[in-house]
Amino acid sequence: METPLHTALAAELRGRIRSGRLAVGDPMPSESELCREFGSSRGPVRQALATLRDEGLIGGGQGRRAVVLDSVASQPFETFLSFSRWAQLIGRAPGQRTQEIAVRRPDPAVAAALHLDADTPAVQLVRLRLLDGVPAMLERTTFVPSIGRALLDVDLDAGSIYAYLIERGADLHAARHTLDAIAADTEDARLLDVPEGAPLLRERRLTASSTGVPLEWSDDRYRSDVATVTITNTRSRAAMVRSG
Amino acid sequence: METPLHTALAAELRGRIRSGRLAVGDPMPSESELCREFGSSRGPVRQALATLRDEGLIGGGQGRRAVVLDSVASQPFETFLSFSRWAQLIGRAPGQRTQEIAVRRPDPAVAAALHLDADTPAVQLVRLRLLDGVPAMLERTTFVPSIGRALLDVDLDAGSIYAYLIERGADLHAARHTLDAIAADTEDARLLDVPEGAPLLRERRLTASSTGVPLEWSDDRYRSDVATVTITNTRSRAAMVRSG
DNA sequence: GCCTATGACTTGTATCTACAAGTTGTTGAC
DNA sequence: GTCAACAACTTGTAGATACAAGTCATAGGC
Repeated sequence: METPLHTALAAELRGRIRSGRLAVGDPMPSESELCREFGSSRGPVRQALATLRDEGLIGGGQGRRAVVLDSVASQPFETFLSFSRWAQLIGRAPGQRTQEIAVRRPDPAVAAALHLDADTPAVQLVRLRLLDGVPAMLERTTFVPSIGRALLDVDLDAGSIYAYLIERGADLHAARHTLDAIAADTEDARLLDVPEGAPLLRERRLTASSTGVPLEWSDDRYRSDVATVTITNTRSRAAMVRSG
Repeated sequence: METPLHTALAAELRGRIRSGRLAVGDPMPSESELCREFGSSRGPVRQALATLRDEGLIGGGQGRRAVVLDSVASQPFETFLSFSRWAQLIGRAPGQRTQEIAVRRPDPAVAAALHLDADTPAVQLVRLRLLDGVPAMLERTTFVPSIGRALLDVDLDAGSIYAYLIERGADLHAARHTLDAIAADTEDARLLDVPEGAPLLRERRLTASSTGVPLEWSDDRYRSDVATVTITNTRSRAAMVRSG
């Protein structure tokens, strides 16, 4: 089986929503209609709908047809992983200057976080990210080899790495972010254009696949006069976005 | 049907993981074992496992048993509202020294956040929070009158304010946290026992009822060598906990 | 007119079966 | 000893059926 049926169905329905053939607020076709249309049993149809529900594209409840939801609601995860996407969201122009890309043995702590042997080389990337031309964040990322290899042939200043990786089928599914405050060291200060010792918001991030395999470790340092992190949560749900 | 079988199974397995009966790295029982144990068919078992996978508690892949992942994730809502509850969670002894409790007109920005008139008095509380006797966080909280009144008669150094408020029926339902980094001012430095200008992690929090009415505004400043904030998120869910 | 009851339709849950696809340990040839 | 093939597992996918539970429009009673 090349691509599973439920995956194909989800892709088809996702396309109808994104293309606008199914507009926001429209009810989805009923499960039995979809079964007839695709000549499938109910299982794959329900699995596809569950996927879309998980992505936040549709809602609904028992006895009621699923409806197409406002698709920006499904953005939080992406906006937290992708600086470019986030900048678009808050209406600022993203920019980036790659300082360095290298293949080398990572720091032992990073190697441990990524479940790599101490002497396995990994792809390390240092980028300065800009908002409207102003230095906003300094990003030091380490990718596991399987992901990192794809980055060596790309123009890193062209667009979103995250979008590129997803396009190539990378399964970036879960992330753990640890936030604290540190003083800018000499290199931070020079690149971010702040005095040495200025307080920076540090985000250390470990991103993993849906099977729990670590894929990426990053140490991102924000000029806190330019960027903050906001988390909204209720008793049942939580979401976070960066803000300018 | 009272509670669906797959929901009950997910709860049971979640409990085994949280309690440590299934430790991090352990393989889950196979689907057929779970079927036998619970006298269920494979459907509900797979549905429960999918739920846990979605929550980031387990990983795995085809042909391979699911394994318990490293997850300090998704603790209850209270843990990031209540300093005391959080300290308990990470096995540290919480402490507190109330610096000031006052009824006064709040700062215009705070009044606006709480939807109060500029001349409505609110209850303001400044507390230094300790972990194992070490200053960890400085908390400047403003409560709306309806909540704040209850605090004037209480021994604030005795226990958790939140436990007390919840017990009295306060409907603390949703919160928005904004995180950034600032330099310690003179008062911060004195109370937290750090040099003036030291980087602090600042959390500004607005807590609201389930109907969206603002109840509390707080400016909490953490010594980042003592406390950090961790957010775990998957495509569908996110949770935030403090960590030591 | 207003309300309730009913029935048709929807999604949710659960069972059983069957096979595909991936992993792992073991056996056997070399 | 090493390696390949196999067998015995595992999970992933897909089909069929049945019933429970929720929604909604409509017919009928008041």
